[in-house]
Amino acid sequence: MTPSQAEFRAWPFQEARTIIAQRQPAGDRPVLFETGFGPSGLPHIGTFAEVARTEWVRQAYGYLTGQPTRLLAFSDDMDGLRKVPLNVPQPQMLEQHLGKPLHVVPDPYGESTSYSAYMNAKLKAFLDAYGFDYAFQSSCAAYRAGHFDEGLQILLDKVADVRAIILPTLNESRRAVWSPFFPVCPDCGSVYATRVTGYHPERGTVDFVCDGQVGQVPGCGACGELPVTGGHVKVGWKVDWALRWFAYQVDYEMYGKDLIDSARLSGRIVRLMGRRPPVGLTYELFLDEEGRKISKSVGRGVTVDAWTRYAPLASLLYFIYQNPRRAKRLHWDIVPRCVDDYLAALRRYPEVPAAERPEQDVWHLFDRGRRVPEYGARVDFTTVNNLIAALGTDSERVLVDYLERYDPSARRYRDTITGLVQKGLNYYRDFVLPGMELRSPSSDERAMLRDLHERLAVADEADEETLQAIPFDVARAAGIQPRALFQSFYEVVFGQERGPRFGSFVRLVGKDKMLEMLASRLQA
RNA sequence: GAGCCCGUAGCUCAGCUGGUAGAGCAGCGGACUUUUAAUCCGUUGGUCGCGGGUUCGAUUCCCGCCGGGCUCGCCA
Repeated sequence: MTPSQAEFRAWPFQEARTIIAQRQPAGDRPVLFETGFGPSGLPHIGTFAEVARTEWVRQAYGYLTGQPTRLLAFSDDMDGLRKVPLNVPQPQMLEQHLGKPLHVVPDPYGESTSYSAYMNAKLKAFLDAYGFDYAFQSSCAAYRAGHFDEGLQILLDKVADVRAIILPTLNESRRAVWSPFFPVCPDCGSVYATRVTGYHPERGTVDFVCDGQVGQVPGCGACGELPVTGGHVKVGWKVDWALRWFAYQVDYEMYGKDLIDSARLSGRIVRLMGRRPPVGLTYELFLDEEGRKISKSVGRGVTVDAWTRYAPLASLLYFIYQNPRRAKRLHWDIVPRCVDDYLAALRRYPEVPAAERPEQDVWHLFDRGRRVPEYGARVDFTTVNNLIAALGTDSERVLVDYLERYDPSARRYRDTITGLVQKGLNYYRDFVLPGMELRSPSSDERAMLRDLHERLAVADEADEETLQAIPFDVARAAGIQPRALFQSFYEVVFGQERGPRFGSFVRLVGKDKMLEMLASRLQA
């Protein structure tokens, strides 16, 4: 490590240095970065953020040490469906599957083989869209493949100690019956209607009875003895976390501040099992407009789908990168500004001396600086959105042309510019256009617009000055202030108070198009 | 009760390892245009929550307090 690398202050480097200090990885196996996902509901920005941020730490770690690393995205699809989320279809159908592991609950969207498969696919689609290099691991598959067998036997051997750690944190009423093990009922498939009635460490099994109830779904009454290994039994939340840390020897995992207590307990359990917990970063949660935690099951806040529909994906990553330890409210207002900040960062990047680039946000976002897009145009997202509103046009081509006249250097970054225009248009079409009311012209206005139409029809469309003079001639002829004419014109034709310069707009869209627009409004 | 975060210009927020504060929007003034602009220039405005400490010097570090918010304490 060079001295300059030791001084990098960007947070992924700070995390990486903590790993070096606390875990002292020898490099004899890939250093493992884990991120956990609960497929009990639709992934939200926090879910994506966790993977993205973990990936950035991993990249920084690899940069500092040159050691092999691995990112494991773990999905707990053995978790049971405890309640039906408010924001997914077919609640009645799901109601019947309460208590079963998510990987056997049907997909309410009818697109995937199971509930969790659908949720997992959403997560993977996002990660793949950005080219994240990760290994996906389903919990169910891990249990069945025996990844956890060694740890499960240890937990069974030390079940009294595990209970001693967890019981004080539980409600008095649950302490007597609580077990770290959740048998999957071989008859009805429920994980939450069962309870353990006896432990047999010497045989590696537990006794169980399926006599509980989840929602309106009762247990089937089955009972018997099951091996704790091989996926017949899962372990409960905090124990499960510890089990993963143990089995995979996780070196690094971040989590939201809501899981601080859980992480502490899981840390005690993994130590009990004989290994050290990973280095962890607790990040602040993303909040909705009202400052409340964003929820998987209720669906508040700006969704990832919405962000990427109305703004570039990279701008979302840019937002996610910022200050993980700081709570951020997520509402639409911040998005355009975030895009502009992102563009500004791209613009600055080439000026930054090579040695200092790892301190730049975009260095982390784009493959350790290897794929940072070039962007040198003045055009920013605010400009684009203002222009869309001003021109009131739905045409991508017209907008791009206009922007390239406004800033000729924009031609060199046409892909980026086009992207901005497309996202801005999505927003315009979805939110501005439907609510826009074109006012019908009054009789006076009708006369002026007709006059405008007539004069324009005979004008030379190649001369912008001539075109620009027309509305003033109309105003003069009608004996009113040009300002009043323009206001009427914009309100009636564009549905807004202000608009583009008349002459240049006609030059751009063409005289015929303008005549057509006027004619159609004259009929209103 | 415990933990985390925040408290900087009217609003939304930046301020990285300490050297008397910045942006965007809003406001005000001006330019340009045949008094329409997505334009450009200029400009007003802050005891950096309060009180201590460290320091030659703190918005920036430490302690305490006040105020606001969230999370956990039901379950995984």
